[in-house]
Amino acid sequence: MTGKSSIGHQYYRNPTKTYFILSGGLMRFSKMFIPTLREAPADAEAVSHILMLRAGYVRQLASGLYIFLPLGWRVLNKINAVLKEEMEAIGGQEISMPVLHPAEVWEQTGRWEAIGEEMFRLKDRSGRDMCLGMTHEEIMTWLASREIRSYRDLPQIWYQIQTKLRDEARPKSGILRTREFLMKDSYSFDSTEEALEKSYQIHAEAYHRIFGRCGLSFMMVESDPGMMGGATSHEFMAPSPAGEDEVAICKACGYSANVELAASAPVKNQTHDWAKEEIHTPEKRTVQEVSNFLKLAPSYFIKSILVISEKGPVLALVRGDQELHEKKLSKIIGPHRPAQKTEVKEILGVEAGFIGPMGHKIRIVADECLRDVLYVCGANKPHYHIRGIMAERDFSAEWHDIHTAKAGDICIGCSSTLEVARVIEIGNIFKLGTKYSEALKALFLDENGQEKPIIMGSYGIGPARIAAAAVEQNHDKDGIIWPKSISPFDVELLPLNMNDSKTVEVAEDLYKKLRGMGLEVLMDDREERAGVKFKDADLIGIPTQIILGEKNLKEGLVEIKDRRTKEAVKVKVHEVAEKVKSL
RNA sequence: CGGGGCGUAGCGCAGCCUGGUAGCGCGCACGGUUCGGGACCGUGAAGCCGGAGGUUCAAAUCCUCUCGCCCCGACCA
Repeated sequence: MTGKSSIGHQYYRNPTKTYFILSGGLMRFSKMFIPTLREAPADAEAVSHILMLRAGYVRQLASGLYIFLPLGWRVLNKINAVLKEEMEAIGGQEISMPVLHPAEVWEQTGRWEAIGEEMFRLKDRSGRDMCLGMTHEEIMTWLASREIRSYRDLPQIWYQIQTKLRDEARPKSGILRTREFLMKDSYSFDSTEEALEKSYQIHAEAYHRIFGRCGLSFMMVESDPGMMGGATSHEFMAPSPAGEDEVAICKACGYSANVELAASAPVKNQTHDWAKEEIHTPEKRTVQEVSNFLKLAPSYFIKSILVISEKGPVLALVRGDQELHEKKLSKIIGPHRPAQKTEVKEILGVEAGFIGPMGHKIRIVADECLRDVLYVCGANKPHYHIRGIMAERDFSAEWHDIHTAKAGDICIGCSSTLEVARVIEIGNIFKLGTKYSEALKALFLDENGQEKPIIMGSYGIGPARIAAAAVEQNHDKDGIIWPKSISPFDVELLPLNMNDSKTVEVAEDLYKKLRGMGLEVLMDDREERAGVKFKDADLIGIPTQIILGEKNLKEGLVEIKDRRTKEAVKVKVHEVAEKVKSL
């Protein structure tokens, strides 16, 4: 902080050693900028958002843009320190890349075109197209293309902790989804598939250690590689109601996947020996309406949904109790949109609500589960449904998994019941393969003198999301309860009465002593009433509080209180250091 | 981008329907009394009522446009 101290010099010479700057600087509450709020700002909804605002960790500048105040920044630096340690442990080398990128590099991989409004674009003074980096595959690969020449140069793992910019369609939930955010992104460069597999594995293991050390409850799940390209990818998910994703989990066999691609089978229907017959169903259009009318569970119905793809109309069929999964369908028929009511009438000759799969000339894609037993579906004429429809006899289709996995479905691996949980995505790992290296000509010569594209992986972690997830998973009605590893301070000292000379004397003494032990101590030396100090301490959430009260001090005692359990033990003043060390 | 909601003092809100001197709680400043779970009394500072235009003798209030923020959805490399 003060440039003249040796700590300051260390910081400027070696920015990665954040530890030194963290342990220096101000630790007195009266001097620190910790603007706590008694009431939550009205536009905060997520628990982590409310608490981080109230406890003085962050402030919002504009939609999706946040300022990290001293406490918030300390937390991020704690998280970053863990990230760096674990990345270095697997051979990652930290570098720093520009946020401002020339368009050409992105044009070469096709993403300049492929990515839409989510990329911030601008021109420099000479009219050259530029963009703000939303990720760094292109630039990392560009670097590799110029510098890597031989298999002897591989493998490499390069990483950075850098600002990313994305013009999000909808920033939300405080620091969970922002337009500018810090990201640890690493990239592996290998000469063989086996080597990539190893890079991928050590990243997965490092990620487990990172999230574990940060005190999170989390899981690794299969994910959809999406437009990153490549075949394999996993996401690291922290369960929380504030999350935006859902994962399907099988507790029996361990299967877990984002619902975007999770496979599941519905609970089987009972067999009925229905004869095929038309049933009058006046004004009953939706599955729910017909189900109520016929007193038959929705799972015995076929839901027919007409969509318009680039190659014409497609009829998608799912079971009545299922939801069509747009992404799964997209993989089969490409981009598509729902048909309008008039289109349904034109193409199928019947109004929506009474559609059945029989007798149409258009492409039909059906969920696999519809192959069993008999079903009820629309009769292709107004106000009638048909009972006793059988797949392949009465209609044919392309069979695929196109439904959304839901809680209660059957695990296709082990037949147990699946659960679905809401989660925050805190990290992801992708096997990119050669998509970027081919596009940017990042080639190397192998042992045989053959020119080959470098095989890549990319791996991301959002430090702010770790912080938010930690708050979501660790709080109570009074405030945050930080995991020790990422708390802005190790201990908070609470000298309750700053007008009592004994209290101040002991507090100053303990403050020096604990700091001397290498602990980061926040001392609430404000001339505030005890109640205010207690409330703020609980809000801010430092895991250990040391309470110095006048009465206890007369007997030579102070209290050491656990923020999580609220349990306090009285300890002799001279035993405090020992006791705190053992926590 | 579609749907919904909200912009009034630093924060939380009332006032708007039915136009007529801008209010309450907390916070903040000063003085006093208090002092182990967000104290009490007194005094005080603080507002382009998001912005622009219009209607009117008169607009926080009515009308039009616009900007911003939040929530749901779509999107999410």
